[in-house]
Amino acid sequence: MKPLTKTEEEIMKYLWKLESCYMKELVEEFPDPKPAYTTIATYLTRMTDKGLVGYHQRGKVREYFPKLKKGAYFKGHFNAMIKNFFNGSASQFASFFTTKTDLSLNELEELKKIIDQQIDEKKK
Amino acid sequence: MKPLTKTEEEIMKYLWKLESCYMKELVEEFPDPKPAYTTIATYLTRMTDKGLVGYHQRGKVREYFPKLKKGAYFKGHFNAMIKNFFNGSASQFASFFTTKTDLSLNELEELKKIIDQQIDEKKK
DNA sequence: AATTTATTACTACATTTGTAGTATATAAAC
DNA sequence: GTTTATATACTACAAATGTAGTAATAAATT
Repeated sequence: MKPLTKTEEEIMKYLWKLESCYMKELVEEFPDPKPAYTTIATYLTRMTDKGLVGYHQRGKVREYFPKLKKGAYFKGHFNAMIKNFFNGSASQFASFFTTKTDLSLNELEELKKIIDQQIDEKKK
Repeated sequence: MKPLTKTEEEIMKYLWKLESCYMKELVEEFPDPKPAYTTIATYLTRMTDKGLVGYHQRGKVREYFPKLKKGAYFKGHFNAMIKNFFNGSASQFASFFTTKTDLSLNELEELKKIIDQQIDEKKK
């Protein structure tokens, strides 16, 4: 799965957030200076063609929704990065991540909890 | 910092690995079917212009090296993603990461170790 | 009914990316 | 000294991306 471009990613971000929306709501998500209405329209068409976005026809108008799932996108995205830059080792990535991103003590504790849960899951 | 394109990222990957190299070595890193020599040359020129790559002139020839540091790239990259998709919460990302990337039990244990170290670091 | 707002289709164009050929110049190897 | 391998500069061109205008239409508002 090809990585999304900057604007595609931004649109997906809003679609994931809104879950489903009309064009106007989508445009409104953009911070000022907002792109032209037709710019978004162009993207929606292109992204629909690419299968990233779907819509339900509501009379004459469409309600758009993300077809690409957030989870799937990140899974693919990260796996690719891990493969490319951390020799396919997720833990090597994780190590990098924890040392480079300045997690707070709280966040670290929280993360540890999550990992413990995961470990329990695996052991079951 | 703009995200790298696919090929740019691939070139950076090899430069990070080799640390510094002549064009030939770089081309050799590419898996078959390798791109044309001149394709790489074009990229190196463009990436030099963008400040991603530097070189030492060795007589008539150049020894290229990455100017963008791997750590800096990922830090920026992840922070942007975390900001965009996980409401700026690194731990929310981490949670997503651990649940979505199918870490093995060993990897989880390893990761836990890393986090414990990090926690110790912080507490000091 | 006339006007404004929201939507979509279609077209357009500059910039960037992906890919590589040609031409030229050395350095190395024969 | 001539061929060959390596490197660089310059040029080229298709595809993708970023951005938006125009036209047509329908729905909502005045």
